[in-house]
Amino acid sequence: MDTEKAIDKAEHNCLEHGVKLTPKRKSVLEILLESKHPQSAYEIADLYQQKLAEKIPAMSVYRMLEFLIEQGLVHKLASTNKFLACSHITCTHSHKTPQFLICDNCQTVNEIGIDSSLIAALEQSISDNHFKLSSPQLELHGLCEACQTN
Amino acid sequence: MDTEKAIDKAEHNCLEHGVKLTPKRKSVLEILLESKHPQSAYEIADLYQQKLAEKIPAMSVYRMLEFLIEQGLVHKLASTNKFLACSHITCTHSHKTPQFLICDNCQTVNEIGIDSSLIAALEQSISDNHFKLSSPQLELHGLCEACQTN
DNA sequence: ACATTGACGTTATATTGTATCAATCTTGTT
DNA sequence: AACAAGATTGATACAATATAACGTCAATGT
Ligand SMILES: [Zn+2]
Ligand SMILES: [Zn+2]
Ligand SMILES: [Zn+2]
Ligand SMILES: [Zn+2]
Repeated sequence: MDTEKAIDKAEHNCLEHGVKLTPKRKSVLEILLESKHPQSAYEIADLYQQKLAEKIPAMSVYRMLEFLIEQGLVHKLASTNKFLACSHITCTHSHKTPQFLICDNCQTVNEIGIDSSLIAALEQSISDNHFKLSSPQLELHGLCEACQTN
Repeated sequence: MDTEKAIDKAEHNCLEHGVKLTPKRKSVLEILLESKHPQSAYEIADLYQQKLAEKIPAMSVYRMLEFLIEQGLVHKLASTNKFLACSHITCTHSHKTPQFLICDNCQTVNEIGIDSSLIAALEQSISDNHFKLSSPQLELHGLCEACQTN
């Protein structure tokens, strides 16, 4: 993933939506874009301090994450309480409901687009239960290709 | 759900597996069986104290929950950090991978069995990504039937 | 009887997240 | 420039969730 390109896209996106990608927000996004794995809010605060030689309160990190999540630039993994940059920032296609394959061995996450017909079937099955889905973010745990062979 | 029946089944199940459903573990399970909503570990500790007029350390609650989860009697909702009794303790059929419909308004949870062909398709789509699923517990958030009408 | 194991208590600590109020920076308007 | 209004961030405190480390006791099997 090209960090610079993603940042450009993010800035453009924020401009369109009339919100501001401040320097600190941008730094937090950069940190996540450059991270191989999802990071906790406090880990992000540490990385921020390492990268910018400037302390940042955890509270602020949470607020910036909240902003980035609202803009669809970052996702939160509820099952691990960690955050990661959206893999599709630079894509042109509209962002579907995200599905994550989380490797429990090496922590890498693959944000995939599950077949939309499959999601539709899933939603159908759910509406058969008279339930109204808000946003079906799926977090699936297992082993990635590399970790299966070991 | 018939609590007594579920407890009987749980005891039988533990006997079969050569593990012990101690009185405290049983009480924790009872508390969850009688709860309308998922409960956090600390909430369970409070309920335990109310019900049995005896304090119990949160640490112990976590250990008992761990045991009950291992035995498939209790599930943990990763997205809310709460615990609930399995809805299928009294069922004879084998327990499939659990899928939860979580109402974000009233907190009730419906543990459904999603169509197995759908799960198979999901697993296929995932293995196409060279990923090996461990246990695809799905937690889906939205509104239950009652809360949709309000 | 003895060693081993499991269950539970106790205490401390780590991790994750929120509430509140103050300070500062932008922005638009006068 | 001066000001008001709002957004952003800092600072502090605290709540909620979870784990680590170590001790006690009872059950179990030899
Ligand atoms: Zn995404
Ligand atoms: Zn892996
Ligand atoms: Zn279940
Ligand atoms: Zn509801």
